[in-house]
Amino acid sequence: MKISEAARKIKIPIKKIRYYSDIGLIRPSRVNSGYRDFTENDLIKLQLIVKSRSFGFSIKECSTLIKLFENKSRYSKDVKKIAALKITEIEKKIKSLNMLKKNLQKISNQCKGDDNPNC
Amino acid sequence: MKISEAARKIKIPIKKIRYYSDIGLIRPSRVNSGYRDFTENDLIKLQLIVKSRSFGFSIKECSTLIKLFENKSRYSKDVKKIAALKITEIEKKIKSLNMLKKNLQKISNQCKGDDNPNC
DNA sequence: TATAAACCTTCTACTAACAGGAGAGTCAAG
DNA sequence: CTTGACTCTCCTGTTAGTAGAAGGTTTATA
Repeated sequence: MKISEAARKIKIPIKKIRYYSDIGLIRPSRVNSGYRDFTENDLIKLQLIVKSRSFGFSIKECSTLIKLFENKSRYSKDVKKIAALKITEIEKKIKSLNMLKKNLQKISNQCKGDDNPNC
Repeated sequence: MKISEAARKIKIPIKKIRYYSDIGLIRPSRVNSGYRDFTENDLIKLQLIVKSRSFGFSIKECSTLIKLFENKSRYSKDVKKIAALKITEIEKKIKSLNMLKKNLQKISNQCKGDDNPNC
């Protein structure tokens, strides 16, 4: 399929796909005209990249993950280790966000919400 | 205090502090020599920036948050409005982070954590 | 079959949020 | 007064893209 169909299916901008293609993260084949030709496998890889990026993995880490995916030599314990690390990171973020929220609510409650400047 | 002390206290690189200073997010005063001179209040602001950034807020959003914490907004109702907006934003972030966490845990649970490649 | 719309290509240039290093000025100790 | 650590600004580099231009390709339709 062409790039626009791939983009529509994965729900990311075409430019992003071209970028991933440019840096060699994915390597879709080309038809005679030079147009990229995406297979289902390419879509799976794209999906993997998009998800990994949303988890906070860098492009480099995505590249590793893809290689693991391709090589089939991905070891269960490696994946688990990386996931565990990311989970603690996320937990920290959630905690801090909750604190910030509390602080904001405190400030907001101190505001009367009127036209006075003493807030 | 000088920049290196500030950096040590907040635990961020000096370069990052200079950058925030360059773009006017913080405005430490200067001594005669041109060296930046950080007050405790500057440190508090820095801390706020660092935390907000780690939550995924952009520099622009950090700027808004700082203004909020500085109570520089004129009217009580404006502050309340901005605070409410930020709170919903934060809630969204917490939600999506919780989802990420769940996904990661699901992936992790599917992994046996051994030397097998079927993860 | 012509042609226009819609699609695709590469290329350059721009962005955010920094990091690294050069070259020069400043401060504190010996 | 010199040495070394610290600071300054300025400039380039990086990451992960986004935007737009100039031009080639495909497809729908008149």
